[in-house]
Amino acid sequence: MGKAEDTKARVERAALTLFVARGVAETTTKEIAMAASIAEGTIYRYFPSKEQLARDLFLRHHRALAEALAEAQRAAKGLRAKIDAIVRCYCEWADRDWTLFAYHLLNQHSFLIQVPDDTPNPVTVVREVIAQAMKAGEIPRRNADLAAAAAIGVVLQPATYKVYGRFTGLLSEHARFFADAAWAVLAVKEK
Amino acid sequence: MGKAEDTKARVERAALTLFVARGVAETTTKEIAMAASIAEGTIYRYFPSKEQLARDLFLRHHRALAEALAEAQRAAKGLRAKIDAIVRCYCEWADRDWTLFAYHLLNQHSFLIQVPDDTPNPVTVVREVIAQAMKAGEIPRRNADLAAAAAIGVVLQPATYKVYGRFTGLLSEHARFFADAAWAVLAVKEK
DNA sequence: TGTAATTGAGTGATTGTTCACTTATATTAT
DNA sequence: ATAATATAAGTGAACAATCACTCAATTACA
Repeated sequence: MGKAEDTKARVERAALTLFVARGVAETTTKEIAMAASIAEGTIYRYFPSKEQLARDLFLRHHRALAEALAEAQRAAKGLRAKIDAIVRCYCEWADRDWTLFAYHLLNQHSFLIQVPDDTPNPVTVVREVIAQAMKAGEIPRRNADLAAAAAIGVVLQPATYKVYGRFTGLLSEHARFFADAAWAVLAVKEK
Repeated sequence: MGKAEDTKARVERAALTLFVARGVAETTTKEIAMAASIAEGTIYRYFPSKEQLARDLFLRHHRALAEALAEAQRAAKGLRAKIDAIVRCYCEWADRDWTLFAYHLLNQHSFLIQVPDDTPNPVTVVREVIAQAMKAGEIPRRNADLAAAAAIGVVLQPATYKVYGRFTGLLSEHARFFADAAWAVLAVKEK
């Protein structure tokens, strides 16, 4: 890694850690600089603004996650296998870089509005898999957005509580349960 | 309602609406005052600071929701009935004052840390119900925090997506599905 | 020696909060 | 009833602190 690249990476990592710990608005550029062991002005060699830095961080992860999930899903055949693959991929992604993951999780509402419609989207990937399975008769037909949201919640809520410090250990350790539970949600029959 | 109480209520409602629309940090006291049709200084007759105003709003709702859920749960016998009661109570609570509900949902991470341990807590209510049911053999035994989180996610994630504008209509319309899905999650068998 | 990288004091705009003062409402005295 | 007085509510300009961002000067390095 070149020196410049190294500095840029240090800025990103410092910002990320502080953003998660104290929130984006509550983190100052001075703090970021201190945490990265550089001067405040150096941030602006690599990022045009604090906001853009925050957005870049979010969008890059958002896209990469969506693509990873799409790839994992594509390799599996049948809904049950696709759920397993998606859940496992998601958990591993979270465990690999927990700070980045937490940042993405806690700041969806700030950035999700600004995401261009054509960018890969983790939720859309899941929604499409579910809509397909409904069409194929693998699970009961119902509002696909609703079903996707409920199934996603089975994984996201435990992840959120882990961010809050309610859990310890890796998310992957529970991947089996998450997949079983998500499947159970989708298989719920209309009465 | 006295004049003072009316003014205080107007400040709270204005703040709430702006906090949800633009975020707490991004909302200025000037904007709150304008939206409430009062002078900026008047805010400080009723609240010591903007932060305290935000915290008050959150905590009051947090406690009230927890107590409502505890009460709803108490009246029902057996896990299945308790889930129905909790989910229904939660959905109605959300539909009754959606702005307040959205505020609570979107700002958990900011305030949950500052909540005193002895205050009624919506999550704890659910967790206790589930732990009891495990003890009684109504559902398989597993980590109660994990099971609670997953079950809660089934409702919270759709609610979150409704805040983002992905859904329209009342949350209560889906209460039946949420309850069925939460039950299905809790009933998942160890393999 | 010349280019790229870094520094950090300085800047201007923003924002939460204060406070001296005005206006409205309630209470008491005549 | 009416005036006099006291209290409560409301105002908005002014203040002090903060913060994102700039830039002239300095350092690293090839």
